[in-house]
Amino acid sequence: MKKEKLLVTSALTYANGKLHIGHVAGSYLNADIFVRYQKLIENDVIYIGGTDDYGTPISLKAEEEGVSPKVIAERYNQSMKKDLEGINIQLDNFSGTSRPRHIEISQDFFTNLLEAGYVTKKTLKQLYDKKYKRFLADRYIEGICPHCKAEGARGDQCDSCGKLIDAINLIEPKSKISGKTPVIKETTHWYLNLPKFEEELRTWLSTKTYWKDNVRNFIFSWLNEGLKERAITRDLNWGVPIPLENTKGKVLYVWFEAPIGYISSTQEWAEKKGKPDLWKDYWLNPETKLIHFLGKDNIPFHTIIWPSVLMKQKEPYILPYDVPANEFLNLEGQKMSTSRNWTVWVEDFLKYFDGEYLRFYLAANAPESKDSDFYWKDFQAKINNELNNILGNLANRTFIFAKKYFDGKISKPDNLSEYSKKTLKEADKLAGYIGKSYNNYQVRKATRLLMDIARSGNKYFDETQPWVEIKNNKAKAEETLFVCMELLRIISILYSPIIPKSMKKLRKMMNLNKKILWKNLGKIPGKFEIGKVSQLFQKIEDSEIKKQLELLKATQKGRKEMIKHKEEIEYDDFSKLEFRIVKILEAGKIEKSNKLIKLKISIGGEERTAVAGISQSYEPEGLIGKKVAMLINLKPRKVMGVESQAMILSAEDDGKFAVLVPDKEVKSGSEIL
RNA sequence: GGCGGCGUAGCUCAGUCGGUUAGAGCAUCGGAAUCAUAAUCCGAGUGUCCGGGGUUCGAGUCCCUGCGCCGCUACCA
Repeated sequence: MKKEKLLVTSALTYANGKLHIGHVAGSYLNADIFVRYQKLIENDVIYIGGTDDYGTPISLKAEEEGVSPKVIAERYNQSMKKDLEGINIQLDNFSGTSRPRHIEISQDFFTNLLEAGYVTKKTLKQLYDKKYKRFLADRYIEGICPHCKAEGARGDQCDSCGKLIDAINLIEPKSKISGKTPVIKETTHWYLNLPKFEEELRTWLSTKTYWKDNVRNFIFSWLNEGLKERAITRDLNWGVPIPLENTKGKVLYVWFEAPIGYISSTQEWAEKKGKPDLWKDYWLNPETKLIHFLGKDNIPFHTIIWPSVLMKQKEPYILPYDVPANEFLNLEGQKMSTSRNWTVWVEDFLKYFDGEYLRFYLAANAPESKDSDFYWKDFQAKINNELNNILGNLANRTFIFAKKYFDGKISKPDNLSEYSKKTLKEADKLAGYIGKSYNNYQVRKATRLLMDIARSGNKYFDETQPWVEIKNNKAKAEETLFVCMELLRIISILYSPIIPKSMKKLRKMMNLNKKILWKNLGKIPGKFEIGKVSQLFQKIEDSEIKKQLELLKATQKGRKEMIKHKEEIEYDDFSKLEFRIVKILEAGKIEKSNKLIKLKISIGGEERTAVAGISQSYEPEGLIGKKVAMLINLKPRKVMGVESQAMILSAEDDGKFAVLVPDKEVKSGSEIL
């Protein structure tokens, strides 16, 4: 069979934190398993990754710590590299986008697109915050709508009349960061002309019928909404500077430049190997299959924008062959969140458990076609019931028996019984399915099928009863052991992409020293000789799981939230606000809205209508009759067609609302001072 | 509300092109066995395949519709 050439990548990870199980489940483990399988079948494959060093969160963190962003990026780059090694994810190269090589090639990419006429320069007027010395993104600006004169219009759109606004046309604009009036400054940005790519993209994408459904759905909904020009530069200090004269402070936008990191990381790899041009053998070779592993949030960038960028380079870069995207991994039934510390850091996991266990569990439970969950109890069950009881015990009972009665030496019998033949044949059939599963990114399935082989071994052992045969027909007992060892030998090959370290250990016990290759599956040895044996896996105690759950809860309670305070105000500012206790007379959902409730309230004798965005925490009926706190002299505003003449006061906690009610009975209309 | 996804056993899920009596693991109950990490093996199941309608000789699967849940998005004055 002809060797294939493959270039596999895992999505670049933001270098603003440590590696967690979401990264592993999303794009590292599945890529690593795929790559290891490709190596088993002797394809030429390299596996490339790295960190995305330019995210805004990184500059913010650097500011907080008073260091340069480069320090942060390099710190987490190293930390991730170490954690990946800790769970045996074997990348051929792990680079970072703030390294010089990457900067250079990103600039080339930009220049090529510009010269080919796919990048448009536009000068526009933007609002600039003098205090913070930066241009303001639309959502950081507020002002009066030039169309309907409503206050509180955002920089991009007026919520009152729904019209789109250019931020510089706002009347009396205010910066939301400093509260000051920004100045108008001219700035220049470069836009990628995506509409110009649309036809070419459609033609190319229409050949990708073999892509996963979730990926195709995503792309076509994007295409059908219509592609728009997108700015590929920003006014920032931390990023890849654009390679033009007099453009200080302009950098490439991360989504443009980050995927180029795959190329710069490959170059870095080639250089380390001492063959600086070797990268071209992959990136510029039409025979190479380029496969990007990533999470679903990254689909549009890798299937629309990135191919567009690649198409118009001077060198004939290959385009992605496949983009197997995973869905998300949740933790204990809740969405993971690094800011809430609701995740499991790989570094912490490795303090308590073997990395192989994480690989096994995440493989068995991978979010391939829909979101899946990491449950600690389920983790324990899978490790104990499957890895230990089924597989570990099969190896252990076979080895101990062989040691005890045969001094560890088991020869192949001259004739195998029908049952033995059938058992081996079944395993061989499963091996074929497993190979296919690996090749189709179906890690869950591969894991399940593998367990089936181990199960069949236990069944075979039980039914052939070697502990009985050893007394009256020693050869029969030896046959059983031979077949079980052969199953273990096959398993040691088949399982090596998922739990490589354990399978290596297994092979060592069996004195199997040949290189692990798929083609050796069918080569049944004439005899087995067991070396020193020990248990393959250890069980996880209830107490260990309890501890993990407690740790998880503790990080929730112990977490200190940094509250960012607003600007100090004068008493006069406060005294302008009129808060009163009002009684809710009627409440009902607003049609077509998800969060809004329409309220009829009485302030003393006066009745008004108000809109409140709290329907995720309150049923309208439950509000009727309540006396609540409201701000009543805010300028009325139409929301979803209803005029709101007061604003309810409520405390927000993680998306849930609690309305404020007085501690004692007071009459409606009472002023709050 | 718009777009997308999901709904199958107590739990986690598989179910190919529409094809017999809807499957696996875990958990539960009963049994066998004693080589083994009390591990293993056999057996027993339980199902309104979310509801309703349609297409079809035949629907978990395709179409329409209703409900529920999740993600993105708009609406939190």
